[in-house]
Amino acid sequence: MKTGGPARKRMPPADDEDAVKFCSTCAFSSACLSQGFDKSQLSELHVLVMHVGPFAPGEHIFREGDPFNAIAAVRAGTVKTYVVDSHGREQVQGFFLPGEVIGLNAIHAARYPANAIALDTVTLCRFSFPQMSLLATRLPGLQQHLFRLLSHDIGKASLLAGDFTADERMAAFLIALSRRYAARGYSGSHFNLTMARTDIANYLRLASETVSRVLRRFQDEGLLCIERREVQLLDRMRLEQMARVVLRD
Amino acid sequence: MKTGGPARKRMPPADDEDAVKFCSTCAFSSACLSQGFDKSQLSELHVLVMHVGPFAPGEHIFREGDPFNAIAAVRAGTVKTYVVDSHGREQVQGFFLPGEVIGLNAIHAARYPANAIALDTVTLCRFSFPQMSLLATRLPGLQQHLFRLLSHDIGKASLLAGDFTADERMAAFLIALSRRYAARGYSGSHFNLTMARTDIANYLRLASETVSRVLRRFQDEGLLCIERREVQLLDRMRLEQMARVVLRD
DNA sequence: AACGCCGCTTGACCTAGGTCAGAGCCAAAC
DNA sequence: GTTTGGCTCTGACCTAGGTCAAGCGGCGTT
Repeated sequence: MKTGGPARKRMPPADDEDAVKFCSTCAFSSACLSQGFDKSQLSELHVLVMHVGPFAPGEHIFREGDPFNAIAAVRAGTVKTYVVDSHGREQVQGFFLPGEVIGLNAIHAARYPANAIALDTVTLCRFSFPQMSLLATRLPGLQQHLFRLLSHDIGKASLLAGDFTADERMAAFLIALSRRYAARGYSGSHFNLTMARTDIANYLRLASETVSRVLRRFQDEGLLCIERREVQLLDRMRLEQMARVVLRD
Repeated sequence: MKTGGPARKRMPPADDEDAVKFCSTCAFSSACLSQGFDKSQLSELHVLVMHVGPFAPGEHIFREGDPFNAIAAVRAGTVKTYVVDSHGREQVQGFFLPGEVIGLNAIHAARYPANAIALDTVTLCRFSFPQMSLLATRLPGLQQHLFRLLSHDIGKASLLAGDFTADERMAAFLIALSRRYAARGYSGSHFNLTMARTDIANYLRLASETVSRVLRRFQDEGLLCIERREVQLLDRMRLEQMARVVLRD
């Protein structure tokens, strides 16, 4: 465990006008929009949003055990969540890209059950959860959206669960990442890994040496091209094929 | 994959009076009660409940891909949920004891993402989800309860996720089972496994042979006494100790 | 430019647990 | 009772991936 990283810097709180404008690009709201929210409903949502960050790489966003009061949508950057087991080893629980929501698993115990750390420069939209659920009683669409969001994450967790081979896990990881980037309008075939090999290893429950070896072999077999953290998927079909067992689709 | 099992038999639908009385023991309602619901609110909840079953052992409750419209609380018996991977191997996702809620991960896609099967004679309380979430807009306590329930299940899924040894997994499984039985008023130290060894193996991502061997060794070491499916935990302390890494407490 | 650090790679070896095969054993059916 | 059939157990072997140890290289620092 490294100590805290660079000191936390926050942007000056934007005034409400700004918040609404600024946030109109934020994924959570846009998801709500696409759920058929009208403008006035959306602005109700916006008054309880707060922009936080930027967080510098290595800076913690919250820590295990912190009291929970807000969920957050990633606006920019990548967030890693992890816990440290009793042997001092890091178990990575997930990576969150722009548009994805952190903290949903904290509602239950009213405490964050894991640490969240910025992998690069991260900015967030923070939603007060008490206010949000209050608002959800008046906006059934919002309630619905929250239920779906939560339900979705239950299934997502079992991606890691099965007993899959290293190849299957790695392929699934890359394909999932690719799809998530593509869904946000980035290239799905050529992107940068924002996380270290060891992070990937801890996430996939492999040794970092295995991650290296598998990536090497994938490259030798012409499935992809990887240099440092820059990946290019060359044979998407075969990767999808390998990932199918894990992703179930 | 076996074919359907014995034909599905249902109890004649109970009239509303009955339902309220009958269901007052059901875990979901009692959880709501303990959330500070008053009698009249509870009865609102009860009108949208439907008792189903009994399901005979081996009978399916729902199947992967079935359209989702209701969550269900187990009243009696044990339910196993599982999927079948492309190699035809069964991946057990969970076991649900009386008082536990099935189907929460189906909200997202509006379809059940797994099969659910009765391991012994099972009865359920079925809650129409659309009606329930509608009601939740008027009863903030219910909404809160649902959020918590969903949030809880997100974390639960990662019990399997870590890279743990067979011993740790097995110990964690037994301790978790013990706690869940104890929480329902049954003995936490002496209970019956309602599932086969192969089910446990598929759940813990081990081979059934490994499950056998580990249980054998646990018995030899005086940790427990197991005969057929009857377990008695003898050295709870050491089991808890082994399980700690997995259960994180 | 030289240094040092950290993340990454590669090779050699080892072990936890999977796989295969066969045998016991309880329970329901005949 | 005998049979049948599904679980369960046990032993012998094997392999995927972890561990250990040692180089390598890019990058920021001085």
